[in-house]
Amino acid sequence: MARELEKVYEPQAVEARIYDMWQKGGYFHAERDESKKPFTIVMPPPNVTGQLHMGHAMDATLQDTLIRFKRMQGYNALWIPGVDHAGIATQIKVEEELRKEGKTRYDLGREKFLERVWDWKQKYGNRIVEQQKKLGASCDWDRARFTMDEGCSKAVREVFVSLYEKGLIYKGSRIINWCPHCVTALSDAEVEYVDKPGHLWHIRYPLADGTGEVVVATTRPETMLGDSGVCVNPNDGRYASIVGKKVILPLMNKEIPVVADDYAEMEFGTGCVKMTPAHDPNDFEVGLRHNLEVIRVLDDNGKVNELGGKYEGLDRYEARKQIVKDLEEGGYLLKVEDYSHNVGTCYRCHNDVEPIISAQWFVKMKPLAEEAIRVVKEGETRFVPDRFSKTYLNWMENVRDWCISRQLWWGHQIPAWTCADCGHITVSREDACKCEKCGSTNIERDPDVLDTWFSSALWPFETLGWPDKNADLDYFYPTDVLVTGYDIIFFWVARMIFSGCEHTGKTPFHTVLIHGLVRDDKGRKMSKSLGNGIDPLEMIDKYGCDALRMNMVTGNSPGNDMRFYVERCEAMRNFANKLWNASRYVMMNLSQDAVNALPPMEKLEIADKWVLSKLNTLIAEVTENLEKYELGVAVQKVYDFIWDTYCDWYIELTKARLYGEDAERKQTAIAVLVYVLDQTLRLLHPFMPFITEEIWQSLPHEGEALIVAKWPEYSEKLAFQEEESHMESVMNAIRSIRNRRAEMNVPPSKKAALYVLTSKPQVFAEGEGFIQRLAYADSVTLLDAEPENLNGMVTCATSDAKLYIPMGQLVDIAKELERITKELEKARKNLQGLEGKLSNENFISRAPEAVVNAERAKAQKARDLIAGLEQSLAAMKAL
RNA sequence: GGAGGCUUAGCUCAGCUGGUUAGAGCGCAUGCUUCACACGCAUGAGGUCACAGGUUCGAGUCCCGUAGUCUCCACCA
Repeated sequence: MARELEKVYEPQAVEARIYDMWQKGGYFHAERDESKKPFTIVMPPPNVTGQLHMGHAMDATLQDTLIRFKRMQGYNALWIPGVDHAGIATQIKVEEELRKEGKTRYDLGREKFLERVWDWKQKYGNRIVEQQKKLGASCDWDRARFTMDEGCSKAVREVFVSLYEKGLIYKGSRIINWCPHCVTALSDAEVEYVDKPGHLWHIRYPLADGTGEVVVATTRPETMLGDSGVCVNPNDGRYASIVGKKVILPLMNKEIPVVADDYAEMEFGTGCVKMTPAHDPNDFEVGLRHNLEVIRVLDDNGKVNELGGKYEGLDRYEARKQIVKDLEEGGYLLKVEDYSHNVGTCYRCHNDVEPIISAQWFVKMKPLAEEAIRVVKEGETRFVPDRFSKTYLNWMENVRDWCISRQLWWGHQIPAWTCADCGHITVSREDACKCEKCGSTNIERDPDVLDTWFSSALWPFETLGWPDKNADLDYFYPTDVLVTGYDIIFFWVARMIFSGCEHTGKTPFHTVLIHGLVRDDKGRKMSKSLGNGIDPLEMIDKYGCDALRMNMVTGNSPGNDMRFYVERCEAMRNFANKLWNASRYVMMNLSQDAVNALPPMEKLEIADKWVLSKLNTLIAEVTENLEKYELGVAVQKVYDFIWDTYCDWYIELTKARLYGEDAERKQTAIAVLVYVLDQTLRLLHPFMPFITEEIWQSLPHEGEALIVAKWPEYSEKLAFQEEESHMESVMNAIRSIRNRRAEMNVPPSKKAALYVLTSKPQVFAEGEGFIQRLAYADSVTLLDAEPENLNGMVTCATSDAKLYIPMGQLVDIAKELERITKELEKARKNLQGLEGKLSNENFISRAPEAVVNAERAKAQKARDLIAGLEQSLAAMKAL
């Protein structure tokens, strides 16, 4: 081989070139092909505003690993990428930019503002895509989509209208979660509850007839401005006499009724609750039952409105202060308690969310949930790990109507037009120009846009051309696996499932592979505010993409969080380097005309058969692990095979042949080295795509690229059980000798003779060269019997051999005796356990035969070992 | 209030359908200018698998309980 390879692998030099090669080769692109089975993944679209973080790196690594595996297996693998318009997040970014110019979105007006956002998207929308490429993502970029592109917009419109027509979308006034900072409604899923210390204010509400008072408690005193009643439990004797009477609302000086409703719990506080139907969901319900007035006292920005009397214009928190002060001065404040409670906050800006009555659009969830529950219950869609199906079902079974309208400008505008003349709402697939009821042209489009997740929910089928009937959709849909973090099961996965069921009649994927969060080294969430985030791109620069990817999958199991350790990137970089050098070694020994093919069976030697057999097992196991989404287990096995089996043993075992005289034996060894390396590169490729491709390209190979090379398959012909066990016998002897020498501090340069007494002389005869080379023996002699003189002799025993090394002065007989005695004890204890098991009738009769036989074999080995040790001990003692 | 996870070597974690001498990475100790690699090689120390029961011939693995810890959902004014 012509190429001189660097001693140290430099990923930076390789990755861009290889990625480019893949793209030029068109390997990421999938076209319909009825002769192949499709395997489809849709990528969770990152936000246009996004900057690649560890979560993306995790997500992308898992998906890319699966898609590469399937591609090599011969599937028509399609990974559809795309970007999400991310309503609130993007709008906020652009508004921030405007603020620097001293402007607000209102200064520009809707149209100009949207132009501005599109410009922004044009400018930054590609950044995250470029970053994903650095991760080695083998997505079909030709099919990249944007949630606001023409096709997606059409899909969204179709879904909205058809749900409306089915009566599954409606507009209504309800208590919704309102973010005064983002100035929009939010869905229940978008509210994060945080435990915050607060107070419980106890307030006196005097009876209007002057006969007394009731005391109510609240955590939000400012809402009292909108109180329209007081509620007590109908069974509460304390208050029976005042039900139906009126109380005077302090500060507002108005009379409000006392009503009886089960909602009030007798045991809590005074048993008396103030009712603010416009600002509390429970109060709203009670209000409906008792016909209480709904008085909304906060405006969209969280300020007290004109119904709040003298507090008008105050921000909700200033109003709270002022009201508490006034209550105190007026003698209405009975007491203040410290009280910790859960406060809803906006998942985008983290400001407190205000429950507010507001006219919004909703999706009626109950009918849609039914099928979404069925497909998971019946296993048509399976969560990995399974426990997340419980999370999902629990949510779906208790789901409430989904508030989908947002008071933003950036997003899919709701296709509904309200008639100014008759009030009718026209909902239409085409832009309406007149009222469908009265024909008036005096209609106005609803200014609101849809929740971003409304369009994400359609992702698996809108990206394949839905709602248009087309062959791609038929072929690639339903998709196969969805990979995402557990944090967006409700936001996204649940909604995709019911949307898929409803609009395509099929659940959108058969498997949902859930991963955890990437945390920092102390187990904290990575966040901007903590400043503890680690930039994946920085890791790639420093250690290479392959190392980062390995970090994401090794030692990690589905659904569990992981801590990110830079040290592990380093370890994986070292692994890449190890592989690099092993390959370099193989290539240095290649002749010009080398081909990648297994030599004829009869030329294979024991070490070759051993490694091929090990490889064979590896192939079977890794394939199975990957099929079962056990990526962490799979990669660990490949790692161990490469480092331990291939590098530490097989390469060493072949050195004698490579540096020896026999050209034919040398060629066989090289051929096997190349073959095994090639197969191993294939197994590793889904995890470490760059270095494997780079090496593979330098090896003799058939086909254009490793990325599209065939996935290895188990072969009965390459299962050499006997050779495997023979090789292990020799290896055990080598390990044992090394151990003894290390204990005695004998340097490798000091060679020694070796005498072997074994029940398998032919095995050790065959392994003589290995023992010489790897156990520092300058000669190996097979014995028929125990040596006569053990003076100056070190012994070690394995289950099928006793090894004697003359070490002369270095040997301390007393110490040797002690060591052998100890080993003997250990072996006897081991045997005792085994014999106990084997003498157990129940074990023999009930355990599977294979298990029993394995135990018998173990016991036999233990007996052999003990016999050997006993002999040695006796001989030593005789000295 | 409901649901779920985690508890395995000094640290961070694997361990699939019960049968291994319980593993890896990092760390630690000792030795090594061994002709691919010190981002390395060899050897080693270190674990009553949280605790207490049960099922089983056999439990780190399955079941019940306890403790600690984390998360999600719901929510009490």
